Amino acid sequence: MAYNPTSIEKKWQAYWQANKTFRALDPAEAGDKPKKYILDMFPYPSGAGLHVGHPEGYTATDIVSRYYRHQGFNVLHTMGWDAFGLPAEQYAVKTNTHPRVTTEANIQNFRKQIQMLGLSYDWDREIDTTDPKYYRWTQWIFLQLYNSYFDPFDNQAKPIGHLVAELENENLVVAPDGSVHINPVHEGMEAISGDVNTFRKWASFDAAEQRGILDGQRLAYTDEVAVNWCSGLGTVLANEEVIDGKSEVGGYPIERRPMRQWMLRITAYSDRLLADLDTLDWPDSLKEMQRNWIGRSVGAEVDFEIEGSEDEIRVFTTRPDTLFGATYMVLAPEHELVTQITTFDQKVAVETYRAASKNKSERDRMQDAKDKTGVFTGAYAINPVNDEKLPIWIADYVLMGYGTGAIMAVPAHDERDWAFAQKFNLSIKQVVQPVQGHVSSHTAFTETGIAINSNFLDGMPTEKAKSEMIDYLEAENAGHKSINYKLRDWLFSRQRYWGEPFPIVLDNVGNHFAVGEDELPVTLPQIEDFKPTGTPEPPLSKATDWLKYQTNNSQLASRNLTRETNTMPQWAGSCWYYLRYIDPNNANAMVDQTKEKYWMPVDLYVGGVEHAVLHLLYARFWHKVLFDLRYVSTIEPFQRLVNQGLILGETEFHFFEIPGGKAISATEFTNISEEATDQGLKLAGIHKQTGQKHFATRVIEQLVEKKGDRYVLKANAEIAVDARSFKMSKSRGNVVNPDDIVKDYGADCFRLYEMYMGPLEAQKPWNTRDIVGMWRFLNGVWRNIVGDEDKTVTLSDDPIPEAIDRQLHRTIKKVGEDIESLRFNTAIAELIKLNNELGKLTTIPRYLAETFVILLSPLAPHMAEELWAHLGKPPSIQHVAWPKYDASKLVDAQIELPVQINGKLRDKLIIDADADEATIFQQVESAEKIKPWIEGKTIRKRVYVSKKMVNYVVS
RNA sequence: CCGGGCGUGGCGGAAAGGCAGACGCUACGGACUUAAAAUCCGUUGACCGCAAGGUCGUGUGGGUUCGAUUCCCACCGCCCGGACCA
Repeated sequence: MAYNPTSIEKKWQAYWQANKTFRALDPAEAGDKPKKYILDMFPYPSGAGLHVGHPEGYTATDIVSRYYRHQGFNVLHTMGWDAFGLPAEQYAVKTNTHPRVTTEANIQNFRKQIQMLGLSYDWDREIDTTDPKYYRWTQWIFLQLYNSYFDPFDNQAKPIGHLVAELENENLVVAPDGSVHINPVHEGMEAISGDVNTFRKWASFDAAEQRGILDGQRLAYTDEVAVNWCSGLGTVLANEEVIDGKSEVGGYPIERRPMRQWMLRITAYSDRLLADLDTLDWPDSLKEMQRNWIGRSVGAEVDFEIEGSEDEIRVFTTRPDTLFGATYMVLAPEHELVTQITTFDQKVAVETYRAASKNKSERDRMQDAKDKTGVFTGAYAINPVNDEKLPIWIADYVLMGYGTGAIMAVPAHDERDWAFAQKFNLSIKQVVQPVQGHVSSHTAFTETGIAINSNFLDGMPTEKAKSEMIDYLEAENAGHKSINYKLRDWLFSRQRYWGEPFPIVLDNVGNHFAVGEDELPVTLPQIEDFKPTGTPEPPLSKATDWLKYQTNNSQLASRNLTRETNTMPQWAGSCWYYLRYIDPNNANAMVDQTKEKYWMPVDLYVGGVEHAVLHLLYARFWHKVLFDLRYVSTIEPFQRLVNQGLILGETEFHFFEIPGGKAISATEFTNISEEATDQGLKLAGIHKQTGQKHFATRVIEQLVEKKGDRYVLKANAEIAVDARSFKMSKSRGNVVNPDDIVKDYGADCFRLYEMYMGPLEAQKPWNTRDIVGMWRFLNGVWRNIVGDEDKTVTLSDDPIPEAIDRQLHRTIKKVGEDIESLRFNTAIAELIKLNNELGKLTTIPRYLAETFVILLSPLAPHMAEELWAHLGKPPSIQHVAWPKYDASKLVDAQIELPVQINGKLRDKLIIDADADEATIFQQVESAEKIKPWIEGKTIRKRVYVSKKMVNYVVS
């Protein structure tokens, strides 16, 4: 009987489904079973269906999940659909189908494809972010954000009612701009700078003002902000969704414009998001990306008086120690003070420059980064440390969005300031000296060193000078220590149809109110015309009936209220889905607290690196808010995280003409000629080493010429070949469809191949040719345990022969360790080796076969089930205990010991594994092959590394 | 320009300071077959040699060590991310 994956896989997939083999037990049923929560990044179900990249991560977690089930763990392993968002809606617009319809169809298709792979999900826990039963709780979490503020005393979120209490108790006071501060006179609190007398007490505000102040403190708030408006998509986008001044989706241009938007106060969590990274078992590169994104920098804010004006310019600097070296000031063109301070003479120039930079796209600004532009305002600022007059310029190299939108320029110690000063002939004053050597006269010295020309700082190293300067500024009331972040608050509203509606209603003067939790979900209305309006007015404004808010809520009923028409961004649903898997059908809570405590945190989270700063930062933020509000029990959601590497398309051979061709590699091809193929005319080359023929997929036109109706390689054209792999893409035509592979070789073979390609984290090219290796392996396993027409296998109850028994135990150890550390390629290699040994036996001891099948089970589960049944075992193998290895059997009684002379291998001796050093040296020195190397020489040193090797140093 | 990672046969890759190239693919030789495909067995880093054996070899140059693909320094190349962030 030959191995037939198609029928086997169908049979066992049906069995698993019917018997709910992979059902995760709720804590009440689980008893004292330990848990593992193994999570995949759930897919966005696109119309294109699964590509080979999806199953890579899914297979990895599937193997781990199955392994832990064998180890006796209660495993939570689930799948769901992140189905709201821009691409679904764009596709719907393009095909003129309602997104509900296309999304349903895509989910069906994804589910079918994923189930075909036989992954061990608990399908009873499947979730869909567009299901009202799910997004009801997304809205509920939004309400928690809306009804909370960030308490500066405890550095955590609290219900907004607590804020009112703090204000009433005057622990907090309100600044003129409506911002809330710790009361400087509050006992035990450090005084903050600024004029204490400008702070006002809560009681001095009227009701409308109080409302405004509270709204300004919510974790979800509205603000008039300069947003990334994308007219191509008809929506605003988060900074994270804009790449090089274009939309990440679609690549449409972005324009900055002020709009009223919902924001989430993620910046309040900057420090905690940064600090808690240290507690996580994540790749360093990914942590670093998050650190860079949060972009914490420590420095000072300094206030500069403006000559002849009441106003001051506040700047942020990381180098307060260089304040004596400031020679001019720069404001961002959009800075609010520009109009007021510009002198009459400079007015035209300044306005012209402002208009020009406003029209410049972000992209243009970036491209002009090296070439500094700017205009003098005619005004002067006063350096607070030495009363020097500093000319105030405007320039677009200063960004309104970072720091205070204004800088003090220290050209001697900042490269941008240096370039600007050079161009506009501004003075340069050195105030830091390197500890050793001298400063170059044609570049800025940006390192730390020793302060000079800096009055009271002279002679101090940079770090000391910084803190001295901050002390001085604070004493003089001219500045203070300050920490700045690149991270901005999260722009949370979109002018789209296909997203979660906000559980918010508005009155006619723009006040917003939360709907009651009992009114959730606020369902998305079924409207025919869901297309973007092309204006900032969201499509939901066209749902006239839905728009009118009717309620029994007595507080809101009397007003004339309409629903918020913005929707939430794509990321909302994925911020908390890992919590819903724990308790997917709970109609009374987001998640039951007992279940949450049992399953959290996620033990292993696998997904693509593309979510390094978006999803993973947002989800951590929401989780921390939920933690502060006591809804979840862990400070972080994802304890261990692994990024699977991209699978690239098959290697392409590019042919180049040698003269002028840049991407030339050593020419390994001969007999290059032009040939007709099924796809058309192509260049073909014979590989010198392998003799294989390769076809070029890209050919420079100059290499071929037309002769009659044929193309021929030009006479004497010299050719070089560059072999490279590219990202799979439709346009390149190198996308591999998993369905075809599964149809030809089966799911087991497909998953083995993907896992065998190389390390999970590594980027690696697809190579269809290599699949046959795994096919041969699986057939070999089948032949060695079941047999086929050429080989009859007998099972016996004999003990396992010693040599193969030792190998079996080594394999048990290696496969287990490799799966735990996600090194599936070497785990498979180990099983291949053991199978190759099995092939030499015609009588297989039953225990050997059984153990082998269990080891194979996480990696090739369908075949393992079938073999398990063949061995006369009842189904299913999935929860059968993982074998234990016997440590005493890991090492052979006799081992082969390499012998080196001066670090070079000269012989290998068979020794007793437990022989002592002296015996071994004696053996070495009497070995025939070693004698010639040591005779007549002095042995300077003998090294024996236990059971590993011997090295003699002779001369 | 800054940050992170990587560099090993014809290819994918093994080797957590200790036998470089596990395992798989390819290629070559053989078996089976009328033949091909499939399958099975053997060989397969380069060079010298009939062989025994020897020499070289993990991007380049240096260092630490009895011993370096592995650790350190500099350089070259590739990949990923960020980038006028004061």
